[in-house]
Amino acid sequence: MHLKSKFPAWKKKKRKFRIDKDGIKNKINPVSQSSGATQNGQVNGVVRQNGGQEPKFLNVTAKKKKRIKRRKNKNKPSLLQTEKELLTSTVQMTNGVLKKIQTISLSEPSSPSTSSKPESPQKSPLPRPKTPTEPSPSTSTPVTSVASPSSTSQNRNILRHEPNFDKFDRPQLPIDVVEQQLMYELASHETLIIIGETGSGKSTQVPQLCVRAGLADSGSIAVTEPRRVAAVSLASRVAVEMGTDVGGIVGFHVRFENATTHKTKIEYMTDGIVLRKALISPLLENYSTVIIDEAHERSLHSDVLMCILKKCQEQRRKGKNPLRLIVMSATLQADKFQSYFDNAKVVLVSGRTFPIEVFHVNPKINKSFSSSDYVYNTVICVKHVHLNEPKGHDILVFLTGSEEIEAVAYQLAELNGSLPASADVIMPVPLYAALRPEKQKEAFKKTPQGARKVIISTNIAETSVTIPGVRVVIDSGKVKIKTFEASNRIDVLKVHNVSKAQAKQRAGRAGRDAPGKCYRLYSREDFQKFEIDNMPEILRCNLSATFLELMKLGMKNPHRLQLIDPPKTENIDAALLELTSLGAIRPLNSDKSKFALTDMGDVFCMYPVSPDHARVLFHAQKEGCVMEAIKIISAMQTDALFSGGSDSKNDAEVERIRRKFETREGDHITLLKLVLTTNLFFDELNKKTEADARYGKSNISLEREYNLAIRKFCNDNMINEQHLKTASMIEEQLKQIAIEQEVPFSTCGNDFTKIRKSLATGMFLNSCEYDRQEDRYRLMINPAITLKIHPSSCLSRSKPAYIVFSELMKTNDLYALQVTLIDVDWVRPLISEHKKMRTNHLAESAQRIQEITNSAPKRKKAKTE
DNA sequence: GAGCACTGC
Repeated sequence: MHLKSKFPAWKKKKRKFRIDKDGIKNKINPVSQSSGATQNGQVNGVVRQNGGQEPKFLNVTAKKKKRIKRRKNKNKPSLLQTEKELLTSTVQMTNGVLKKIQTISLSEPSSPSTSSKPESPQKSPLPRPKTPTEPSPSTSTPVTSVASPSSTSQNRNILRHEPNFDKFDRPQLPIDVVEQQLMYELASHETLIIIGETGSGKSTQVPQLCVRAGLADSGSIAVTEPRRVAAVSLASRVAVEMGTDVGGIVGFHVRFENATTHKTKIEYMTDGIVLRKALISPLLENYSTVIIDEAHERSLHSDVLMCILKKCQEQRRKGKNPLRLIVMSATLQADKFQSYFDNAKVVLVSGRTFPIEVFHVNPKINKSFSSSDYVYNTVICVKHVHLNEPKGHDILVFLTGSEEIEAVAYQLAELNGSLPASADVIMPVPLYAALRPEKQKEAFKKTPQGARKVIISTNIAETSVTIPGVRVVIDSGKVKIKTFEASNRIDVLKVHNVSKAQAKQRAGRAGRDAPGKCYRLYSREDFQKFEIDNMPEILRCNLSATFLELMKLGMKNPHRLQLIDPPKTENIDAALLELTSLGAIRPLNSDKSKFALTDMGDVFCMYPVSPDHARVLFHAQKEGCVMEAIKIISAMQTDALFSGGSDSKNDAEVERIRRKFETREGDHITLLKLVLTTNLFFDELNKKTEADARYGKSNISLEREYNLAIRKFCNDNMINEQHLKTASMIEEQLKQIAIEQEVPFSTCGNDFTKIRKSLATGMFLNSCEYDRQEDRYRLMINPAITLKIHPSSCLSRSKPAYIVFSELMKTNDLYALQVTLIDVDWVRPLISEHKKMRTNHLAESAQRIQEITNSAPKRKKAKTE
């Protein structure tokens, strides 16, 4: 079997959000549509009115135009009418309170590259690590040199993740103040909770303190991060501080990239990786200390990890190698963590951000603002800020989704026509995950002279990326959140109010470089009504995959799991029913409230996919279409492979390209066709590149041509390059696991029935029957639920009698995403079996709820399995 | 006729 990656390591692209200091272009962002306005606003110096102008729709597709127009009409009165009102009512608007964030008595916090501060006086009894005096080899030259395809990726990774500053000269950090106390506490407590705001230096310094406290002598220090970028960048930062290379004493391990060696003492990892490691070695004996960073984010993985580690600590206490646990969090909900970890010691570290002035907009007082339309309010507020704040202060706006963002971007670009001649040009820059990477990069480019950048973003800019130069934040107070309706197995995507912590986080984005301002498009009274913290992910997601992993770790009764926020009983039961129906677990005969993993469930655990997807892979083995199933399942793990390059194409073209891969059988087979076409393309390209290399073409031009060819292919076929790459790497990962599981690589050729049968068997809970009268589909396991095929599906028009889908999403309607045509006979027996199981299950859950209610006062005593 | 954000051996 040929298993070479379609994306060899030497062809890996640079990380998405690396800010390239040399890549400054003074060209105005084409998306902003403001180049015309620049001329009119600056060169002519004439203030244009909207009235006589035809609205400009550059780079906006016809559909978007319609939507934007609709939105525009809704947003009356017009901007021009309200402008004066807004300006005269500024005092009313700024009825917020100046919020002083503690400033540490330090010189201006500077980025390491510009810092000239001498090293802080040594207070620690232990020596500080040496300061490297040599600039790192990669700093002056970004990675442009090309290794041969056969060279290992390890070296390149190290180079790639070297930070771009000349030499290490760490500025003083707030955490230095409590260094001695921390050293003492580390030595005397098994579990430690460190509360520190952004900029305290805890993520980089605490692991080093652990090493200096001798904790690394009995095993490595694991640091878990919720995001891959964080793990990678923290590792390279700490490596520099310790005067070593990434992969030496300091390393990182994220999915697809492991930069650790036997020498590694500090390992930055994503929390998911640590969970996976725990599945293989439940006591995590390689680690003396586990540090959970960003615990306040309450990601599913970190919550589960805390639960596992607590158990692990108990077990290892008995042996000679106790496990030390450090939980690091930003919010002041310390007591919650403290009581969870049996009254663990809490150390507070002050943060270091610049002061941020917070203003609340009150539509009741200020009539310029709409009481409900936050999109309209955003435009009004940007205009106000633009006319009143000093030039050069960029604005970051938080909205909920791409449609709103594009609408505001359009309106802001149009606003340029009505600005006074003296004003700078507003340069709107949309930013959301579904945007193509090239477009995303616009947000990080330097703002041109005579313009003000307004980045209009989803919550991607809240934690995942940091944009330099932002001095003003405008917070709509809204966020789109996906919750899981366990009773019906539906994902619900809805706009919610942000939490107080989230509002604070958003405001903080204005104070990264200098003192900032935050305008909140909601009143103080509304703010007081917001939740304190974000809802933990574990309370709003499908628990089946998590439970399967925990069962692998030996958990038998999920109802007795000691999680920091236990999920609702019905959510737990729904996950147990799902796993039972999929054949992954079975109730124990001795005690029906306990479950055990089946052999099939044990296999499911090995694959990093959801249990139903794992079941598809499992059945593909019986059907003889393992290769195809792996390709489809891998493609299904990324969102929207078809999402690239649509901006420059018109609707007809988009439609034509989509049709090219469409099949009668549905979206999964469409995905397969796409992947197969891609494979062919890469085979050809690799052959050509190898041939070119033999004829002595330089590596640099080889790489350039290679990347150009990929880009063209993706653009021509409307494929998202990044997602394609991810899918390809997941494919390799799944193949590797299949090899380890000794699964024979069967293929079904053009017999797509086999693959459809596997999909139906794996995801039978998602099968539907068409109801001609209602013109909707009925979910076969629960016919009361009716739904539509999402318009993005190639079956949305043909409406076959029976289908199976990947995901059910409730937005404005209930939509089935990724749909395949099936034969009802494939799923009918499975469904009747499931119904029987559900009846029994319901009876049992009712009984269990009764038991819990009866024993409510004693419940605290209940121990974990 | 429509699209929050992350993430996993």
